[in-house]
Amino acid sequence: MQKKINIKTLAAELKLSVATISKALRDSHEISKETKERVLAKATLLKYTPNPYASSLRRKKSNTIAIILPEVSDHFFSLAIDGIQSVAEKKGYHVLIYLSHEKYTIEKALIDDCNSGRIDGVLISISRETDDPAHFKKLQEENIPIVFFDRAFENFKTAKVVTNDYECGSIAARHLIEKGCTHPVFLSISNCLPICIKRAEGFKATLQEAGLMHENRNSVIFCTDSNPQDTFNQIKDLITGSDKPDGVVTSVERLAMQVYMACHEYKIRIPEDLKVLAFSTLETAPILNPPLSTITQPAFELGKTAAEILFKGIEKKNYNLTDEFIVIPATLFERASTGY
Amino acid sequence: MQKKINIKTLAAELKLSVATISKALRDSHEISKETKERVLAKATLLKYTPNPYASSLRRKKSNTIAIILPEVSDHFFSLAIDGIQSVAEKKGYHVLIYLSHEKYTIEKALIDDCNSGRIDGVLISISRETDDPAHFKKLQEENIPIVFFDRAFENFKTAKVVTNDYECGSIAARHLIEKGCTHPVFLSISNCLPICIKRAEGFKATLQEAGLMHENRNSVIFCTDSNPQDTFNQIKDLITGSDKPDGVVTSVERLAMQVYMACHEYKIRIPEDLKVLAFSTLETAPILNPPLSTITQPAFELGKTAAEILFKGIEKKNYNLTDEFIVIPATLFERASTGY
DNA sequence: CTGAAAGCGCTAACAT
DNA sequence: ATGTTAGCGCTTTCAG
Repeated sequence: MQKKINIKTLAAELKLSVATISKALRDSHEISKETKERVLAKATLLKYTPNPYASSLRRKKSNTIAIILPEVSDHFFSLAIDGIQSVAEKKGYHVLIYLSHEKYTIEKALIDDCNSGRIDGVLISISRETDDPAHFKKLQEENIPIVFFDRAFENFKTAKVVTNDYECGSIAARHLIEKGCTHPVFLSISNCLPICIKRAEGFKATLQEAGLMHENRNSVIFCTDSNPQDTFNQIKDLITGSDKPDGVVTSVERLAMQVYMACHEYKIRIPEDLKVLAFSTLETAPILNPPLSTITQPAFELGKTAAEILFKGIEKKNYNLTDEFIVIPATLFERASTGY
Repeated sequence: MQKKINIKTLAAELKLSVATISKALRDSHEISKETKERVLAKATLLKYTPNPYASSLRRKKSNTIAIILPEVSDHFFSLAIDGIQSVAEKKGYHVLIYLSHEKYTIEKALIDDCNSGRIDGVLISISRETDDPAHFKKLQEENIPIVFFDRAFENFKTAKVVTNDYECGSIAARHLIEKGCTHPVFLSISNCLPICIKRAEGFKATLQEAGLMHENRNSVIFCTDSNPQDTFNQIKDLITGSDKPDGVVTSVERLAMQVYMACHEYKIRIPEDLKVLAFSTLETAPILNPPLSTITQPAFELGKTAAEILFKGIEKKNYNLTDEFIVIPATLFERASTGY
């Protein structure tokens, strides 16, 4: 390996001091135009690349942010990554990606690791198990800005970019009721995840108003198994059971696919026997059999906005992230699965 | 901000030298068991977190790898990320993610940036525009291991983890022919991307054998517009044109969706009027209207394997990545879109 | 406008 | 088994 060229080499070559080189490269006002040009020319000539870690060590700033996601295969999160990247890229920041796999313990370990100075800020959608903000607190105490997007932790003060979950739950219920459902249910993936709780609450409230809350029937079903097969069986039992619903709203994309699979397998007709509505950003929704009605979140936008706010928190010192609470509404797309 | 505690603080507290602390933390054999325990205890007590950049600077090793992807919204890439993460996580490595957006210039800039010492290795699926390996060469000259997965650059010597593309192209053609197609076409997204070229070649060769290559008809169509609407129009013109095919194979997921959309819009029946087969890892394939036949790549596996090889290259010095050329076969799933 | 020097936090020779 | 010391490459006072 040939010797890596660094500031010192540049200095020697140009007969200048390292300080001058450093300043010139950072375009400091205290360096003359000519020297700057000389330095830059030599730097490109020698293909000089600054060592980011030396710089980070000295400046206590890494130009790196972390994204922590429950998973990456839900299309929502892919789009969010895209949105985040689009702004990180513009700011010249690097993006580390971590997956919690919906596990609180993993999420906690990841967040704790963010305390090392490796990153300047964190964007996170919390796991469905997370019911304790202690790890977030620790981060904040180290002055590392943190922004929640979509899945925010309720009782923790920091910037949040979310959708109108309660309202969407209500919209979902109203839509199904309008389409003739008398016993719709909401399929939740967690009993502590705010997005699920709020959507479920909006859903229930609207059912209540419509007089469709029944004594001995649950209108919210928890699909919390981590094994997909178990969840599939649960869904199968639900839609073929004696007290089967005539409509379902799935809180996440994955559940919608499982409902479709189960319906196909057990010859349950959508929308005739069962109306299906999903919180989902699935691009294939319009070409499913039948086309799937969705409540679609602006995932890219959510990620982008969250990132923009995070950078405000990183760049302006003493900027108060607590003030930011952004709601970007989702949109209902009516398709055949709820009967047009 | 309270003073960040570091090795020096620990040393002072324990009345030991910084060297001893450092060695103890790295579990060196030259430190006694008791001191190690004392150090570890104090470290957890004071919530000491080592500064990764100081360590990286000194050791010239970042414990970080980069993934460079053309995009993140194709399900294939999400799954690949998942596979890569699963091994990075186990190895205690961090993963930086970058998107080339299918642009050669962006990819080049990203790769050049990897020369800074920020990362220990690169996993990449190349953009559809990439037809020059100069940037890869530069990386390799700096001794940064690079592993291609799925989309590899043909004439560049390094480890590659790919699928049996030529064969799959052939399988695709044979499948359509068996199902009665006499004029199937292959929809490519690039005229230089090896996966496209090989799949197209396998496709054409099999058509040739079957005597289905026609003089003045193209069996390979290039959909290289970056604007989705343009691509959509191109597809629409193709399948409604005078010389319309009776079967299509799409080289990527996105094109399959557009074909479906176009068919729905123009009342072209799948599979009666047009048989559709897609290279795709779409989870919704079985529930599309009609269920989509796919050639499905083991995306997670591909990512995982590529990462494992990369770590061999990173960990064992002088390990020759050139030797690794792994082919993981894809699988044909016959569904209704090609007529069962 | 330029330079000398200290030091970010950690590691690895090289002592002891 | 523990300690001393010299950097890794860069930035930032502070002096000139």
